[in-house]
Amino acid sequence: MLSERRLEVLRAIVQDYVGTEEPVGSKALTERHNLQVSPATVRNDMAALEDDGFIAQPHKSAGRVPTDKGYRLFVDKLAGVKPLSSPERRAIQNFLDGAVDLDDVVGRTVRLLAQLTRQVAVVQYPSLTRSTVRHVELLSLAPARLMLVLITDTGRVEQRLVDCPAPLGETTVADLRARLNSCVTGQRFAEVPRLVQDLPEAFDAEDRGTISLVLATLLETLVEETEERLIIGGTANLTRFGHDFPLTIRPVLEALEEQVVLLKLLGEATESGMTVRIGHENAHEGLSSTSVVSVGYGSGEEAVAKLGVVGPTRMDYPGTMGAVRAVARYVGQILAES
Amino acid sequence: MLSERRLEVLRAIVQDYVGTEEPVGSKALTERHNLQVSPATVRNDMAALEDDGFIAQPHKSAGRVPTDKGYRLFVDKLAGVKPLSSPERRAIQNFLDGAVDLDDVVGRTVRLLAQLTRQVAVVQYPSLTRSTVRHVELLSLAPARLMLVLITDTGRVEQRLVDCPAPLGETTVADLRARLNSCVTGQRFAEVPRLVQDLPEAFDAEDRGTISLVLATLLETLVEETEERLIIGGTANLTRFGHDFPLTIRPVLEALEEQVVLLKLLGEATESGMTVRIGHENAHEGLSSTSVVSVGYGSGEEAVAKLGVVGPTRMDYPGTMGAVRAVARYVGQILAES
DNA sequence: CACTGGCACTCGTGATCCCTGAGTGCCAAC
DNA sequence: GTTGGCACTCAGGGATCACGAGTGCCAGTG
Repeated sequence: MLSERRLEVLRAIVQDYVGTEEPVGSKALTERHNLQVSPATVRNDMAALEDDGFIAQPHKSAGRVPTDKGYRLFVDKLAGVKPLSSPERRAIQNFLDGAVDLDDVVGRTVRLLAQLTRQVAVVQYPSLTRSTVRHVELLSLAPARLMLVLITDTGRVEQRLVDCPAPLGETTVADLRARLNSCVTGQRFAEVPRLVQDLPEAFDAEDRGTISLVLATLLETLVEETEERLIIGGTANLTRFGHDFPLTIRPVLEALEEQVVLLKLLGEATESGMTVRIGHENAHEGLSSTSVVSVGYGSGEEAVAKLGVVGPTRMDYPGTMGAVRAVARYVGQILAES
Repeated sequence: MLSERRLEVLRAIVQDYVGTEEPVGSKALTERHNLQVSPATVRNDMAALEDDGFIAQPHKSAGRVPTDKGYRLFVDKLAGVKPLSSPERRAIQNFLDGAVDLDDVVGRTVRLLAQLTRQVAVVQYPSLTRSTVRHVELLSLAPARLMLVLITDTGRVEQRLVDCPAPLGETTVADLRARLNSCVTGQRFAEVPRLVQDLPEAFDAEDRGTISLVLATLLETLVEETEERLIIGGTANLTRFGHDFPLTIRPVLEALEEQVVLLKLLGEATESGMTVRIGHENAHEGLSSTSVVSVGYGSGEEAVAKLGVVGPTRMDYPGTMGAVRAVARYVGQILAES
């Protein structure tokens, strides 16, 4: 078991390294943090921490650097989440309040997050999985051509054209529209398949084929739109990485272009609360020297999507976590209001 | 006036430099291209080219490098557009044919372009300015609440909610829908304001206020959607730039994040034909060491939007131009079909 | 007059060497 | 368990040097 002071030493190492970007030695530690012991003692502690794999030295005869495992311990046990200052909070709110529609909210969020953390920000569009149906509209564009419009509680609108095998009468369309709305409005997407299952039976046999097609299209829309979109921003912040650019930055940029990778990254985050994935904990190897801080956000109780930032493992975890959490909260508020 | 051979020398310098990324000297030139003259002669030509500002030497006692002005001359007078090989063409077509909707077309295009040119690709969504109206739909969600749906010939769908000051009867809505469609279907967006101007007069005085509101919303939608969106891809290719990373790459990444800058960049491109902006010809200073190759694309005769790539001034212009042109053509075809 | 070969000069690049200093590990003493 | 002392290790930063690609100029040739 690690003694109290050793943990303190680890914390000091992480803080210094994050600040200076340079390996930190025993002497500097005792000076900058007022540990009440001599450098020699700290050296002993460091040797122990190194044995346990929390820190490492890049070269023999250099200072120590935290390992992924060290950061892990730091995040789990040693660091809290640093709340934002109230001017910062106000700035966030003002900035987000200016948004005019969903696209704008997401766009502003990603810029805000990138600016606040000075890292790469990733924001997932509110997913439809947990959303509810606000309204379904059905209308005839031509005798055998229907348009299906789906409006969600997050303000998203999706539409599909349906080419019918046989034309439906206006009254049938109106009837279907009414029945559809009465059974799915306000319901979760996940519930919809079950709810509409028996609908065709209420209609004449001749229309059932067409109606089934309409319903199939609706379900398809729900599924397709569950494929989540996301946007990223602040890639210019990657240039603040290290000095050994090309090799560090390239795989990260490549990973960021793969939406699939990013979605998986955010998807791995636990349901509630903030998730921090450090270095090699990220499945994707291009991101093995980066950390991902992510959290769910949503308009109500439950998260409808995730957002987060990607940065070097050597990042200011408390500050980053604070910013991510705060932004997620405000976005949730905005979504709830609109 | 530059003699024939001097132009030939400039062409050789550009080609070699693009290939090797290293300043090119007189001896290497005579060897690799079979100019039928001695190095000394080439040196004289180079001195002349340098006097005229087409090439420069990074340091005294180093080879020559083309200047922006040199690339300009190369592009204008010395280089053609290199057509793609037919396997490449087939690959493009196959890849784009797989697209399922507009978002997918644009997404695939940007990936394709990035991969083909190994540079950063920028694709603008088809703008509505030159688009035509395919259909307008109007429907009552609630007594005093209408939904307006606009479908464009590029496959984009936009919708707006309209909260009416006074409810409209169903027949009035149907009538308005019919009149609207008969006067705007197939028309250019730009024409719409003029065409709908007199519509309210056909209705009862009591409904005119509401109808004007509906029309105003329609016009607003047209205007708003004229604000063009775009997406970029292939930023990882920036890492192939130079060896002096941070300073080169950072301003470019920053510029790429500013949609406004990019839109202006593409917007500057001339109406028809391909535009190449080299180095300092780009207004934005972050892009002063990059070149932008852009071209319009569209479903019909006229361009509805632009696409292009951003890369180092030291790029393979003929190849890049060929790829950009080819992709634009195929995207145009796809849009026309759908 | 255009081209060529020769030649002296420039200067960036990379290799080698050395020194300095921060940092370590170990040990004996408190 | 903590501390001071000490020998050892190396990465990084100059300084020096030789190399060689490349240039400009000039005198000679067709």
